[in-house]
Formats: sequence, C-alpha cells, structure tokens
Amino acid sequence: MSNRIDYEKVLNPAQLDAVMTTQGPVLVIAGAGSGKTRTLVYRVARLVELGVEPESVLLLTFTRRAAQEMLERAATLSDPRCRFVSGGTFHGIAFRVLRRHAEKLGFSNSFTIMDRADMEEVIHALLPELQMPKGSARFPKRSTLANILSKASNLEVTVETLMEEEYGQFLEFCPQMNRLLHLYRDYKRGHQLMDYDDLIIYFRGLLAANEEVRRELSQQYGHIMVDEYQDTNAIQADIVHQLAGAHRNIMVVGDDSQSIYSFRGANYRNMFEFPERFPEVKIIKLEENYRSTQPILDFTNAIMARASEKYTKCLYTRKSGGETPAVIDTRTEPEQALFVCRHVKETLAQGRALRDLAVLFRAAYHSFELELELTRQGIPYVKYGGFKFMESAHIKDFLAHLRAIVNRDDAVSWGRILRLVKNVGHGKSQAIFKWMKTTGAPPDQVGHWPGQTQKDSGLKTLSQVISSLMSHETDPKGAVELLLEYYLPVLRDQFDDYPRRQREIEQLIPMAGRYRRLRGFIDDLVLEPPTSSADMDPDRKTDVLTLSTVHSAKGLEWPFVYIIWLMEGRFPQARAYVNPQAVEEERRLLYVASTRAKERLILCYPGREGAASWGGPAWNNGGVSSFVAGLPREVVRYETEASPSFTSGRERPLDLSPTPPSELRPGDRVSHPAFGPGVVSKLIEGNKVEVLFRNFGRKLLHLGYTSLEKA
DNA sequence: CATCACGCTGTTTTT
DNA sequence: CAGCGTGATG
Repeated sequence: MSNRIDYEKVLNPAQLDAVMTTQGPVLVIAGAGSGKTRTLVYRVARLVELGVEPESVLLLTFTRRAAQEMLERAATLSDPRCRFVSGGTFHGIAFRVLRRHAEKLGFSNSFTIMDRADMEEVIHALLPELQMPKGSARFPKRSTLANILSKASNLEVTVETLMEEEYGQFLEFCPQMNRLLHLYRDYKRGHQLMDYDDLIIYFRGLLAANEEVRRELSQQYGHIMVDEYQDTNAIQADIVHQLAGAHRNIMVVGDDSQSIYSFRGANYRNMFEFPERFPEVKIIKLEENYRSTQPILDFTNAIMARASEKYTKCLYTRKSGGETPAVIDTRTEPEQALFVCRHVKETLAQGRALRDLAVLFRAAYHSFELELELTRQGIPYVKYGGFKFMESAHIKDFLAHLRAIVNRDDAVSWGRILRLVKNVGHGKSQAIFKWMKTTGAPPDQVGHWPGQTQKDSGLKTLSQVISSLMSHETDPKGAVELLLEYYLPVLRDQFDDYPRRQREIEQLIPMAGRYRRLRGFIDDLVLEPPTSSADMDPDRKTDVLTLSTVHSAKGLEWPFVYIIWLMEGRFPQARAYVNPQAVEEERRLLYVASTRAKERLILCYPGREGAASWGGPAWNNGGVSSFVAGLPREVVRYETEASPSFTSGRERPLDLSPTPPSELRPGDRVSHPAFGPGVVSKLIEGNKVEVLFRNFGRKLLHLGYTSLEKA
C-alpha cells in the first residue's frame, strides 16, 4: 500500500522542479545542506508513483550505504517497491556488467577484483624486474607507485605527464615507471585480475565498443540519477553519457565546492561540462540551506569567498539565531583531546545525547590521541574511515583461500595462502604457483607438488582443505565454517592477539549465510565491504559519539560538530609539497566538514608548536589556522588557551614528559595514543620497549617520542 | 626461511 | 618517530 505524497507541501520550488522534471537531462547544483538527498529520494518516489518500473531506475551513488539509505527512505515515505530500484556505486554496476561480458574483453568471467592492498602487493612483486641501478636515488615506495599508476589511468594521461605535474621529485624515474605500468598491465591480464580503476575503464570501453550491450543497458535503465557528481571523473562522465545518450533521462546532482576526490581523478568541472554533452539540459540550483544556522553559513561562505576558484553559490537559511563558530588553538595535541572531551561532557550535561555529536578530522590517525582520552573518560564512540576491516591481514589471508578457488589464476591469493604453510616462503610459493600453472594441476593438487620436502607437509593439509572447499561452491556459509577450522590454528600461531581477529573472522559466517554462491559472497566483500568493523556492530543504534574522517562524513549531519587537527604542518621536508591546487582542495575539505554542523561548530587545532612534533619547517598546504586567519569577528570567535572556557575546566595537570624506561617493567599495563591498551613484554637497552597491544599485537616503541602512559 | 640491526625518509582521503 | 628496504646471521 503506497502513501500519497503532497510534493508541494514538502519541497521548495526548486526541489519541486527537480522532482517533477522526470524527462530529459537535469543538472542540479546543490549547496551543502540544501536538501539534495531529499530531492533524490522524492524523485525516486515520484518515478515509481508515475508507474516507472523500480528496476529500470538507476541510482548511482558514492557508497553503497548512501544508495541503500535513500531507497529505504523512499520506500518508507511512499511505495515499498522503491526498494527494488537499482542502486549502487559506479564500481558495483561496472562489475556486474563486466562479469557478464568478460569474454568480450578477453577476460574469463572468473576474474577477481584487486583492492588497493592487492595492487600494492603486485607492484611490489614486479619491482625486481625493473632492474634499478644499485645505489641510485630513492625510488618511490609502493603506495606512491600505486597512487601514480592509479591517478594516471583515472585522469587518462601518461605517466610522464602526471609526474611532471605532480611528482616532480620522481621525474628521473619516468622510464622505470613506464616499464612498471606495462608489467603491471600484463600481470593483471595474465592472472585474471582487475583493479578498481580497470572496472571503470573496461566498463566504458565495453559500452563504447559494443552497441548491443549499450542498447541493452540503456533500455534496462530508462531513468538514471547520479549523486555527488562533482566527485566523478571524466571516465565516469563518459559512462553516464553512454548509458543515457539514447533516452536522455538523466539527472546529475552535485556541489562544486564539495569536490574532495581529486586524488581519484575527480574534477568538479565535470559538472560544468555536463551541459555540453546534454545541451537541452535543465539547470536547477538549490541554494537554500535547511541544515545549519546562519552563523555557520556565514563562516563557510567567508572561507569559500577566499577560494582562488569561484564557486557557484552562496548559502543562506531562514533559521534565525545560533552561535558564531569558535576556533581554538589548544597549543598541543593532548590538550586538544582534553578540550574536546570536556566540551563533550558539558554538552551532555546540557541535555544533549552523544549521538548528536561528531568529531571530524582529515586523516584517521588524527583522532588517536582523542580516542585514548575518550576511553580514559569512559565516553563511548564509533569511528568511520581510516582502517579498513577488509584490509586487515587476517581477513585478507582468510578470504584468499576462497578467492584462490574461484580464480585459480589469482597469483596474489595463492601467494598469500601458500606462504601461510609452515616452511613455505616467498621463493617456494612462487615455484608452486608456477608449477600449477604450467602443469594445469587443479587447486586441490598442491599437495602433489614435486619439489616438496618433509618440512612442508602442511601442503598436504592445504590440499585437503581446498578440495573440500571446492565442493562448497553453493554453500558459502559451510565453506567459511570449514575453512575456519583450518585457519584458526594458523591464526593462533601467527598473531598474539588472535582472539580479536578470530572474532572478526567469525563475523563472516552470518554474512556468508546471505549468499547462495561462494563467488557472489567474495565479490561483494571486495567491492562493497562493510566500511569498518564499526559497521558490523549490530548495536549501531546505541547512543555513541561519532568520530569520522571528513571523506567518510560526506552527506551526513550532526547538531554539534567538532573539527580537529586539519592538516597543520607535521612533516619537516614538506616544503616540497606546497601546491596551490592541494591547498584549494584542503579548503573544500574544511568546507565539507564545517557544513556538517546544524547548530554549533567548534574548530580546534594544536597550534604550531603542537603540530610540528619534532621541529623543522611546517608543512604548508593549509590547515585550520591558515584558512581562518584574519576572518572577521562577526564570522568566527577566536579562543586561546587563555580563555576562561578552556583553562578553568582543565581536569588535571598535563604531564607531557615521556615515561622513562626505568619506570616500566615487564607486565606493566600501558596505554598508547595510537595502539590503545597493552602490556609491556620486554625492555630493550636505551629507550626502547616492546609492548604487546591488545588490538595490534607486538610493537617495538621508542620512548621519549611516544606518549606511552602507565595505565 | 626467519629474525635482527641498520639506514633512510617523509600526506592524506576511498571505490 | 615508524615503516620499509637491505644485508647479515641463525
């Protein structure tokens, strides 16, 4: 039973226009908090109400979660059939299509997807083939190499061009980079692997080269909507054009000042090129903000007014009142953590719930110190962004077994699982894989590798496990349970903190239970994984504080928002990185963060002395202090450590001096800002100490530089 | 193959 | 600092 919606009552004129225009191309330029999501939700509802088949509506979003939430909302407020609308990410759609048409691209339909960690691993394995001259200047590390290759393919420029523009320090390695690019391409083809970038590129290629596929998809998706269009790149724009070129029922929604994904080749100019591709486009601007108070908007407008590129709009609200955002120099990082904790507690005392508050930051590690203090003070939180559940070693190792069966050419996974066998390392694993490939031995015959000795009898066990797993293709849950029996002893051997890791792996059992085929299960996990272990917590609805990277906070809002430590200088050699474009992206990042706040916005930064933790010139690509410096008092309130609201409430005197090793003994309980609670296992001469952390295993720490504390 | 000492060097965000 | 590569040793 569907509900009637009175659109004119719930939407403003611009939103209404966007919702009611259901034919032809539409570009919606929507400022932060202007009801962009609301507009998309109602438009989905409207289309279904008009009798459009839900399955023929395609909603492309940035994360799978965003799509699901929108469809759920549409279903709740109108017709439950909205849940059948096709929603997902570009990568998700691309993968589904490519799977069906893999052979047209010269791939087998058993190809597997590599995540970033896999990509880096392959690059790493290829490096010896580059034959680098010994003792030459430093070659970029593998994560940088992956960044360069990925960005070059996303921008569709040659590696040289990209390096000239953004990696001047590595220009001398251009020949090697080119060689690496080719090796990497060949490797992927040879092993039936695609990385994230390939999904998008091959998808476009398939559409361009194959009229039949293009027509079929265009017919299947008669109405297309794209959210966060400013974060798409030129290739994705081509895909949109191919899909909608025939019927032209395409709506893209975006905000040029929220473009913060240039590292993926995204460019907000895509938005302005849209009218060139669809000249009959209707352009709708949403400028009224429904989220924040006017003082918050004045602040964000003032920040963007200084941008070197001019953006399309100025936000206003009809909400009156509200307080001016505050900027606080907390001098040091630990003081910043104390300040936020104290402020949070005060806010709770005023009757607010923890779920109304969020702390946002640039990089996942920026919250380490705060997390420590929150834990000390017993304030519960969930964190989004940064650490990826799927990328932790134990999860990857575990799933590699399943991947190796599904795609027996997947050398990355085979390497992983073979190296887990006792006395098989880098060399032997490669020899075994090569043998399997040349003899065509099926996966469960690894135990019969002729080179084996008595020492690697573990191969026999692996063989048996693989053999039973192969008979569980239609029973993912059974396969996971079976593999668990084999893998748990390995895990126990390998990690000191196996109970936590075991628990995490066990969470895969119910997830696998939702799939009919093993392959579907592992594909989904790689491509659209739970964003963090917090996501898997069934009690998400509990009243907790949110910590999040700005990137992960996109599209969300909270009454109170704290922003901490936004790119102050920390890296001594950073002068090389001063880059006007990067500064502009940092500015937009601050804009995105600030516009998440509905009522109150507080920005903290740990000043220069707190930021440059071991001296040297500060990195100068921007940061809270540089963006707010000189803003007028009407727009921002400046507070320092001298202001009463900060100093008076300090809960205990700060002692920032490091713990001397003589005070620590094996067995002492300690706490570290990054790694959390742990126990001292060993003292090492000088100022080093080995700690066994509850969540991160064994780490060797240099005291004097880390704030390791006795707990 | 596994472990350890030593030297070097510097961003980060995510599908 | 801490992660990573290198080269030497068990």
